[in-house]
Amino acid sequence: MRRFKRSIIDTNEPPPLRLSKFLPYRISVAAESVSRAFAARYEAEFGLSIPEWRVMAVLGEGAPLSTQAVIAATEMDRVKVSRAVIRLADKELVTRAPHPEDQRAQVLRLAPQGEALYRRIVPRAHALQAELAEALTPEEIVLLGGMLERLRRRASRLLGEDGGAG
Amino acid sequence: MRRFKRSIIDTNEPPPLRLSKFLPYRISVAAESVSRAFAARYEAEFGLSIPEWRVMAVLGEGAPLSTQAVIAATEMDRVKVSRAVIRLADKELVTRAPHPEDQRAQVLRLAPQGEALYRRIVPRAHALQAELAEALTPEEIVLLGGMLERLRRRASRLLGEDGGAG
DNA sequence: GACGTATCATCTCATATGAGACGATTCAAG
DNA sequence: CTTGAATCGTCTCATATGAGATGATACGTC
Repeated sequence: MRRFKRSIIDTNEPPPLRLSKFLPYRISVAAESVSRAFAARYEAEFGLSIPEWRVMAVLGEGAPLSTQAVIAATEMDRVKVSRAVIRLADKELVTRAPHPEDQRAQVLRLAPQGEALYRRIVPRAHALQAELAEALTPEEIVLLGGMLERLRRRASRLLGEDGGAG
Repeated sequence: MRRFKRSIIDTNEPPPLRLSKFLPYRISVAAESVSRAFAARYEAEFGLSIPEWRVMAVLGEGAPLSTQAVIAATEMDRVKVSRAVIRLADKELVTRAPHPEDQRAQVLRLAPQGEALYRRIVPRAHALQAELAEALTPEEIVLLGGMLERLRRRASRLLGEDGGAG
């Protein structure tokens, strides 16, 4: 039997894995807590789900957007966006118009009521974010933003590498 | 009319809100990307969902645990844990025994097949985490862990403050 | 001991999610 | 123009989720 350099690797025991220290777990738990808190506020104060709020947010930035642009800007899939837009249209917060250059597509924009609600939400959203951000220093916030973006890209690459083409 | 230092605040327009810069949004998007990537791997390579993997992970740390201990250790709700345990028991990866001091409760531990699978998963999980962590420096990883924990606590407080008692 | 309340894991049910199907429309190639 | 593949937003359907109900058990008070 060949002899290798003695090391912990030689034993049958795997190196320990503490779930509580595991990065994907920690990100998921933190994100879920934050989403829960914000979802509860948006629902209680404005009657909006998070997907609905995201659509409002990107349309509130000013320019009318195609559904595809909203999908890209909110990082949500087309079904989620479709359903959020349907609900927002039912509430008369968003209008859907035919796209002038493509009859399959739509142009979305905030309806007057939507603009009014948007103006009410924005300061509240800023305040809530500020409350959350009290957990961090301003430098940490900047650093966190960069890290999250890098993690997102790396994770997308990881996903794409294996069974990507289902 | 009193005159304030001229600033954008004086106008009727709310301060702009860019969704893409919004902290809760960025955390959510990053976490979703990471979860998706890891869920795909666990499913493809081991046939486990993330809730199932989490239960395996905490039981694999060694000691048998009550269901309540698993709920606490995995930060999942009791329904999610219950279902994950049922599936793991069906696959004969986990055993359920009556709790010696409380007939309502159970003691969970890895079955022999579960231990074998656990030993296969651990190095893979470490490798996947390492691949993800390549997006960050070692110092950033430590800092990120602390920030996520502080955000989680702050978010829990935010949630508890309003409609907490539903 | 008997009773009422609390907690255990599970079940029920209403909602959320997303992969794939779908009809409508666009575009590329002849 | 005609044809066929691609893309639009929505619908369908199977699965995931979690609040509340449920039956079993435990505990505190009498």
